[in-house]
Amino acid sequence: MALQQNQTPFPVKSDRRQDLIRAAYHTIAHKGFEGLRVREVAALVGMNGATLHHYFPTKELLIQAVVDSVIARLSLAFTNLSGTPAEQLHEHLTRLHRLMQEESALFVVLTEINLRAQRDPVLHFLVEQETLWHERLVGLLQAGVEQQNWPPDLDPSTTASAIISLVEGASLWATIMPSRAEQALSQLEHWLHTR
Amino acid sequence: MALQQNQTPFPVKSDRRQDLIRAAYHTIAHKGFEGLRVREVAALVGMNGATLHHYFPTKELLIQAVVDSVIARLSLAFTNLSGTPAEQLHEHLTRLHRLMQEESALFVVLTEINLRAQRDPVLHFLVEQETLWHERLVGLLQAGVEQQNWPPDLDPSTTASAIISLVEGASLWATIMPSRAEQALSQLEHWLHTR
Amino acid sequence: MALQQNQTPFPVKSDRRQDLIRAAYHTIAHKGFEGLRVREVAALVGMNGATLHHYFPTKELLIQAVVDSVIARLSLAFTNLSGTPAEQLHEHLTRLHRLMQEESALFVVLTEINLRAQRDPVLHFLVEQETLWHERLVGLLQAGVEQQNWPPDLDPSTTASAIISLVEGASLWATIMPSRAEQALSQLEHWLHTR
Amino acid sequence: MALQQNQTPFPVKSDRRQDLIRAAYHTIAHKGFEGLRVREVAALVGMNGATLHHYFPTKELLIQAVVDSVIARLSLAFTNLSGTPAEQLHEHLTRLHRLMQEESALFVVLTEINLRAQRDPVLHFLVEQETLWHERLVGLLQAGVEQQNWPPDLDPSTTASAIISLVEGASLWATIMPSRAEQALSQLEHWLHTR
DNA sequence: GATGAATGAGCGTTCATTCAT
DNA sequence: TATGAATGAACGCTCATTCAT
Repeated sequence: MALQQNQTPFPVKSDRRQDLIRAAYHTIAHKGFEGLRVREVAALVGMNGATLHHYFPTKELLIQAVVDSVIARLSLAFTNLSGTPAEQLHEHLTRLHRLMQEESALFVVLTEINLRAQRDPVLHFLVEQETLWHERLVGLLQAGVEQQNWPPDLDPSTTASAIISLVEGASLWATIMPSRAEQALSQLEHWLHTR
Repeated sequence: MALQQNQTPFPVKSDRRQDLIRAAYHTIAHKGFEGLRVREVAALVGMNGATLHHYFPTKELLIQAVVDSVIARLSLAFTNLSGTPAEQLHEHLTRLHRLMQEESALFVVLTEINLRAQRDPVLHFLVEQETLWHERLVGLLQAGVEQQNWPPDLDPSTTASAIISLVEGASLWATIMPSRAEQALSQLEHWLHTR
Repeated sequence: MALQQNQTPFPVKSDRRQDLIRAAYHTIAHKGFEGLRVREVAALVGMNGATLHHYFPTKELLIQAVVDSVIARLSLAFTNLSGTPAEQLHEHLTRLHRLMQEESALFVVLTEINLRAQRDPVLHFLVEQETLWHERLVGLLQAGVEQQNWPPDLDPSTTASAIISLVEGASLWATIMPSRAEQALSQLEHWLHTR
Repeated sequence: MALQQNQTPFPVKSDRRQDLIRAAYHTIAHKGFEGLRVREVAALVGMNGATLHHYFPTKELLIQAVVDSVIARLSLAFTNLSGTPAEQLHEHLTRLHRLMQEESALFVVLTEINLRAQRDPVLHFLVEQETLWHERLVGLLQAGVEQQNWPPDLDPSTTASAIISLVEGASLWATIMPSRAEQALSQLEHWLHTR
């Protein structure tokens, strides 16, 4: 299903804003925040540099919009999971896996954002976001242990941390060496299903 | 192996170069490549911005030096491992663990570098560096399987990819939420020692 | 005399033009020509920046209108003076005095305009306007000398110049230190009534 | 003796700073703060726009320097006055008169600064500066009354305000119509010497 | 080796103005 | 009339780099 935007039968009045966000997103993916130039983003959608400021008064606001959109895209990997805890976790990882294959840029940008979050107070909400992720995983693992999906000695918190770290680490390789990312995720699932 | 610099018994005439590398390294750790200014690096060691160019004609060269130094530091986690393959791997991870605690900045910079390596051809050697790491792990795991340190169904390549991803993913958290990084590494060891 | 606009008995269809002039006038008073932004002027009357251009195709035209309105307001200090020359001069100064108290902004803007007139050819008519003022004062003083309101050795031209300078100089202080302006005008009257 | 700068026998190491202040000063005189562009100021002394920031990190700092220099130049009209109070006042006005003839730009800039002082908190010290001027004049007039240079009914504060206003008002005309300024100052002296 | 001065290229942003609707 | 969108030109400022001293 993935994210569905503008599925309304009526055309959205010039999705210039979305165009800009998309262009900025790809630029960050390819050149990092370091290489992000508003003029270039504007040019990418055939727009004058000044006009961009009509939609995003400052560069920061544009970045914010990109961040929001990335977070929104990623949080879909969580939505509407069903089945036993183990099945839910599997589905969750599968979605991430698919996303990583289909749009590795998403994870590159995520890593850029994570790095930035360490110094930019505005991005500190990301840490909370990741804490939410951790809590969600812990919940899943705990329930799974209770339902004997996993052995009782599985430490939910520790395992959740490992999952997050491994997924984020694999992100780094999604673009440059996809097989490495794939392998890492496979092995993760293997570890998780081992009994 | 690792590269050994200045191991001569004679003191190097004012290690201004090293000072600069160190200052640049810390700046990158705190502000990313995005926030790296040669003038500021120079000021950090009480040097005029122009003088820095005597040591590093170009900003890129300074960055290169930082990268080299980071790689050198990290490769020490490999040097002189002894014992059974399992013991060697344990020792390797322990060293990484300690390094992550004692100098998390090293891993922050590593992630910055990894990200940059995706776009900067000059940094592509890093991919080879990581491939070396992977090969080394595969060798260790293979030998371990043969010596029955690990079960025969352990896939060395897949496991090596998972180890690398997890370690690099944990790097991201080393500064901002050290406990998360610790947990991830603990869980990794747990998985590896499982039989 | 003075220019009379909209003296028709019929209400002008939504005096948006006047609103804009007023808004621009106040903006100039508070921020100078330096700080005059058409968008802001438009916003002040709840109008879109582009719409302003329907009323004033160009910023210069808007400024012109403000200048005209200021001149018109000031020229009222001349209209319908009666009595002996001395009485007329007194009445003239009294009106200026009152105006300065009640609407010091008028004089701030006047000074801004005067300064601008030195470089903007379009505003050069202001010099003629001031020459008219000077002539008027000279006429009054001359008549007053003949009617022995003032001693025969009073030099009309020189005195007129002094009056103008003092009034304009006092303008500068009307807002920031009203007492100074008041004192200056009082002393001027004192000098003019001395025999 | 007017202001003596660099009267040392040794050449000052490239008076680029002074050059810039001078260029900015003249630009303000001719185009107002409104028309002040750092690039243009730099070009006026044959310098790259970026280099200007080597001397004045921000435009405001450059303006400050101009303001300081103007204040310094004007305060010379006060220095080392001698004789009776009346003679001192006469000397003071004479110096101003001469300055106005020889360098009317100084007064144009002064008026610009005065106007700006009303809104720019940084320039508020100017009001104090003018208060000092007022106090100085009051002191002179008071002493003069005591020494019977002037009649006992002369009000020092009121008269001082009138002097300041008239001088500043005349400033406005110094460039555009020098004769008007001259006449105003002459008449001022006439009023002050009347008994 | 060290520095102050200088520079070109570029950046994010502003703003009066235009134009289709 | 009114507006949102768009634009060109410019602005203050930054920064890696160069160079004479």
